[in-house]
Amino acid sequence: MAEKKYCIKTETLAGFAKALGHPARIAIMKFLAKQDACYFGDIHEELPIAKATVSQHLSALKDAGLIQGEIETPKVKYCINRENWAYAQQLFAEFFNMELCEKKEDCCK
Amino acid sequence: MAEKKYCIKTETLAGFAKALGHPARIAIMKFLAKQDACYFGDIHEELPIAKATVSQHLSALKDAGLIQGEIETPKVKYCINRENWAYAQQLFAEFFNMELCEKKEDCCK
DNA sequence: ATGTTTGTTCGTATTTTTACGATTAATTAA
DNA sequence: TTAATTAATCGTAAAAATACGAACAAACAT
Repeated sequence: MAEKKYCIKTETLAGFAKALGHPARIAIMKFLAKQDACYFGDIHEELPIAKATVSQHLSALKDAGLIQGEIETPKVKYCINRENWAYAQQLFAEFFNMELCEKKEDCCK
Repeated sequence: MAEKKYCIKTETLAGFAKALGHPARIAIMKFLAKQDACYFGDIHEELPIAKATVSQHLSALKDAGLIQGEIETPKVKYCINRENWAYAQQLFAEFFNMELCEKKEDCCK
């Protein structure tokens, strides 16, 4: 399934954007960015949502490649996947730095 | 409704990310960025989806503040909302440029 | 063996998203 | 007035996202 109707870069960027398209997931990324140790419990404490829901959001971020987890019994440690983070950073930078059409004001109001 | 559980910047960034979280909407933004004239019909031609669906995606981008439309009878002209575009650009830049925890390698594998 | 801690998965409900064809509205052309 | 063009909206269906409590699994401690 998932016949690609759009170019791969577009699909990839949209995938990253989608993964970041929920405040809980943005909050998780911000939290992970500033932590050395980043256990599930700490993340859960930061967020106003149930454990199961935190787990789901972590899965979404993991599926998107933005984070990775490691079991450190009895805890689970999460952190940013720096390689994919850098790639996402680059895709967003390219996207937002593409030059807009010559006219320097909005072409419509 | 919509009691805010997260800080406003986080909510705003997530909102922009969500709006960009579909390949059709990324494609629309890319298309608008390089066009002077950007009519609904042209956008529709670019995309492999039905008119009604294009309209929905345009509404989503408009609701997020990323684009704006103007009627130019009998057509409708769309373009990027440069002010909000710049703001989104800034929020994403801040987000991706936040420094990660000291360790230069991933803290887990 | 039992219990404790930690976090995932299951089951489920609700809401939102995505998509389409058909209808409608607004304007211009004949 | 009627027809044509353009695009939004309506109605609907199917899929995905969001959220929660309960049950479960894995490892360690008692």
